[in-house]
Amino acid sequence: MDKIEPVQFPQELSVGEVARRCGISVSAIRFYEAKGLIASWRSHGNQRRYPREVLRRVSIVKVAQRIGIPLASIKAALDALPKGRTPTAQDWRKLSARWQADLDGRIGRLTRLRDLMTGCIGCGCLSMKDCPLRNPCDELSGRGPGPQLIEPGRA
Amino acid sequence: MDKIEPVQFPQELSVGEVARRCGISVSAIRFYEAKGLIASWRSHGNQRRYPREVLRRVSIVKVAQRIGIPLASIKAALDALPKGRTPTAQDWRKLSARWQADLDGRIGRLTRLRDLMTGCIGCGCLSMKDCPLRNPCDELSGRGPGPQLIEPGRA
DNA sequence: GTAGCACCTCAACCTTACTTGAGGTCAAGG
DNA sequence: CCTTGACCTCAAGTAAGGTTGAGGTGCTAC
Repeated sequence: MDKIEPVQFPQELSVGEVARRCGISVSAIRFYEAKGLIASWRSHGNQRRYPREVLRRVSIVKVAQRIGIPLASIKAALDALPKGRTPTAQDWRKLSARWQADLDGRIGRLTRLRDLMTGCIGCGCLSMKDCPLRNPCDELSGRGPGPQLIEPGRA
Repeated sequence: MDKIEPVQFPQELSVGEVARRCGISVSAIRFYEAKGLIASWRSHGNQRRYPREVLRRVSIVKVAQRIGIPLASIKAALDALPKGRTPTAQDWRKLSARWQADLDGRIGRLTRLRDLMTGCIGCGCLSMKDCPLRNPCDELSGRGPGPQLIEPGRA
């Protein structure tokens, strides 16, 4: 088991390898594990060992995050899979369909907002009673306290 | 509760009035003031008094927030106005045009993501080397411990 | 003259998604 | 033997955008 240690496809990965191959930090990996998004067993020396499937799992997490799904919801979705298994291509189709609806919602809300703004550039009003921009009844307004999802947006 | 307001248009507003009329909490108003987004003077009894223009200003803040602009950037944009004045309709046109670009960018990113997902539902892959979803290079995420080149095999 | 309300300050707390640091273990290499 | 590097744990810190609470003031009303 020493000489034949497969360079290309090790069966189990250390936390550092997962981090490098997923492009995220070691602390983030440990954080995900603490949150129950991924799981590992331990090596003889008490080090984390991950199955190769963790790479797919982390990928799914990252994609969902880009969509704007909070980690807790991602965990819930993953947990809802049969036997808590690592998603197969099939599962991924279901998950992605579900999250795509979320994404569509977000895009829709932002698009409506853009349209409102386009209409409002002409009027420049923000008038109390006239301006639809002012009236957040359009929905969207925050879900409770705490930070809203902030994308890499700067100005 | 139905205290008879001094005529229709009080020239100055208390913090509670601003909160009620903007549909946000008193603590949020104070928070915005602490952050320098709005300003007030004090009444004889040390209570905050706001000019009527604060309503427009808060509206602008809320719209910008819906777009996804962080408060610090909103403050910067407002501060950049001549004399730090409360935005006129003219100013608002400029601000909104600027923020609309942000909004467009955000919508564009999400839309690209959606398209990628649509393509990926068919493939169900998330495959290491094939899947564009996995490679966040699409996004301008060069920040932090960003994504690194993923190579199958030894890196 | 005291209740009640709106207001005041300041500090601490909340959530999300992590990062950072202190202090310790383990295996390999010179 | 000693260092180096990767790993470990647990606590605390960070950022944004506020909220909550304690303790106190001021005005109006009954």
